Amino acid sequence: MEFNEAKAQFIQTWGKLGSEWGINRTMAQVHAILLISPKAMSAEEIMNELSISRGNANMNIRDLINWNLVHKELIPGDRKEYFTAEKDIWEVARRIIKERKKREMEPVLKVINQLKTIEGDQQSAEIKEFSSMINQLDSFVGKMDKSVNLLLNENENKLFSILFKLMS
Amino acid sequence: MEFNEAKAQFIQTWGKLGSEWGINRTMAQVHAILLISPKAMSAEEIMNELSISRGNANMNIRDLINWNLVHKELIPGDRKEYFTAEKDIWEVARRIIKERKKREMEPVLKVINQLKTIEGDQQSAEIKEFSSMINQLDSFVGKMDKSVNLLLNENENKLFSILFKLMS
DNA sequence: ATAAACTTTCAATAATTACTGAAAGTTTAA
DNA sequence: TTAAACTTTCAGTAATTATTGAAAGTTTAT
Repeated sequence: MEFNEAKAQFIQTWGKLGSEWGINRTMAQVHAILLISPKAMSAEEIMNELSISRGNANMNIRDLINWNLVHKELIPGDRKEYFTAEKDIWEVARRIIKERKKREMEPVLKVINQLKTIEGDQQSAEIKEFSSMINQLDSFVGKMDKSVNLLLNENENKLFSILFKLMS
Repeated sequence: MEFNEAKAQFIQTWGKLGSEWGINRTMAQVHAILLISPKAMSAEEIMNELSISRGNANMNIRDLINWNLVHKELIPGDRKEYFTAEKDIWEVARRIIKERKKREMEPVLKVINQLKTIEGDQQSAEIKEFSSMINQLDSFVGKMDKSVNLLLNENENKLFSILFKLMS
């Protein structure tokens, strides 16, 4: 396969994967081109590469920076801003997990905790079923939370080394 | 908190979480009410509970069945179809992971494999960077794939037991 | 100060995704 | 068979989400 075709397909695939996971397709595509770019890129270059507007490029780059996947790079003597992506794929995964945990898991944990005590006839089938599900979720999300903390903790690579041993 | 308020909040939260992960909000809400329902529910009951149309209820129930999270239950002497959700939350998680792996991970693996060999000057910075990223991804996705297989394999609960030991 | 070079914002618009409801399809009972 | 009871489909519409592009904002050099 030719390089340009491969590149287009990579950007396409990364964008599709992103959108399947609730991430703006264009943001994922911007991430893709930065992941494979050997040098920092300007907003201009990104716009041209993906045929998107300046505003769109700007917002998606900002989002990627907020996700801590991309950072600004200033080239001395140049007024433009350049951008580069974190290239270590395990680090990329770690940062995405960290961000999603913060944005999504923590709010859910809070709600589940609120829902653990409800008023009413504790013998009614509805309340029994509800409480049982909430308790299961509480335990499940709590365990997930601990696993993810382990995974995210820089000093703690026990989990990884154990996983790797498991994986032949 | 009163039961009805708690229930509404649970449905709301589950729906929001779903939509953040690229799953139709209504499908997640239908799932939520089935998760906490002590008895199988008809399409009629689901429509009323969520104030959605018959068509919408039907399609989202069908999707949940395709995800293997819900199944039909026939009550003898009744022509209506009733639906129940899998109630074991670890089993729910396992089925979601299995389905997403099949739908999303496998196609990505296929593309990555295609992109491993590209034509052109292998010394150019662009091609070197591209190949390096593809190789990283290949290794990463491969390991993920193995981990997920381990997790999904009914007979193989080694991973879980090890994780649990790690999680105090 | 001024203006050139650049970035950010956001109202208007486009594109995508989800929903409705009525018609068509199917199953069951008599 | 017929028709009642139910389920499915899908064209039209609504709601949501993403994008554009021009104006406003900012920074830097002189």
